[in-house]
Amino acid sequence: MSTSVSEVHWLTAEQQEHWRAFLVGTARLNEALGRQLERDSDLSLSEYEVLVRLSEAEGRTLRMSLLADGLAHSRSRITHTVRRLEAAGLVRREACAADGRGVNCTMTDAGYARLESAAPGHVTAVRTHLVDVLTDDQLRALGEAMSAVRDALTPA
Amino acid sequence: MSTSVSEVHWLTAEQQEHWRAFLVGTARLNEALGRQLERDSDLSLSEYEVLVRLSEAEGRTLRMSLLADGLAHSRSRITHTVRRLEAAGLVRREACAADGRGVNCTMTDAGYARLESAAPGHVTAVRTHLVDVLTDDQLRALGEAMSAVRDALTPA
DNA sequence: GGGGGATCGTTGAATCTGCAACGACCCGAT
DNA sequence: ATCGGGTCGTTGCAGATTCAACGATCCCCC
Repeated sequence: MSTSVSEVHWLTAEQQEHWRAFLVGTARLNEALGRQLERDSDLSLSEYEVLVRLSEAEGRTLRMSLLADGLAHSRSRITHTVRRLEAAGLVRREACAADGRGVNCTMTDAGYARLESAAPGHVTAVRTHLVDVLTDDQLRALGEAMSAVRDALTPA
Repeated sequence: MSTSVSEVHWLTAEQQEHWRAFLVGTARLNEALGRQLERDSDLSLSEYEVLVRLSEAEGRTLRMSLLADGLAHSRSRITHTVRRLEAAGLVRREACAADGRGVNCTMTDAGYARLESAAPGHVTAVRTHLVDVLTDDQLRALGEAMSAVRDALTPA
């Protein structure tokens, strides 16, 4: 693309190259990780992420809004994901005592067991396709760069 | 997660931190870019990406399979995306002369005009949320890391 | 104590994507 | 020639995500 209106700062060739590597790399990575989880554990990536967050929380319980914010997923997406997890018996929902609007999501024992059986394969895939492909410095640089991106996009 | 079966190489705390920054950062970034495109240009990110690749191709034409491979999208996803673009008059499909199985996808003038009007806003968003948030070194490191990930996941 | 704006989570419809199966076609081996 | 495996792109459907709207609740402020 060229421009006749010259106010726009186009990307340099290298910047564009990096940006496209990012797009294609993330697409392939998500595809590979999602496929592995689905195949070996019959879980989607979002379901897995929800289970992980719950497993680390006090009492294996988290408010819906905290799940949504922590994972950067929309509230309705969390509602749908949790509904599926609940239908599978991996999670339970109950009203929040402190806040009448709130809903607490608790991981069941079955949910914990399911996560335990899924985690090794998933972590191995993350290693194979990401961690082991990069040097320690590269992974740290990647993490720091994406932290900056994340923080710059923290909802007002 | 802890482990009783000790064969699994779990991630260190820092590795996990980097990995989660990556997950959340990409989620927020894709969400912000997609929302901007949808709002200002009524295009999805995939539609935009297809138009960009076509705009750079010889005769503004590309085989469906090249679009799919270049963007790391599934073939059926490309079929669906191109069908929508064609319905909007931004793209035209015709049989490939050299290969009876193939389909050539050509960007129309309307498609090029649409891309021209969408590109400034999109590039500005990429700058705002990614490029301007990072130092040149960070962006290069990000690009190189994701290139390695991409190459490691090149389909056999 | 009672608005009024904001937050929380859900819902149903619309949209997007993946999956499995398919027909058409290519090409090398026979 | 043709057979067979492989590639190409599409299709219908199921699954996942977004979107807009909603009721319920909270909390600040008058």
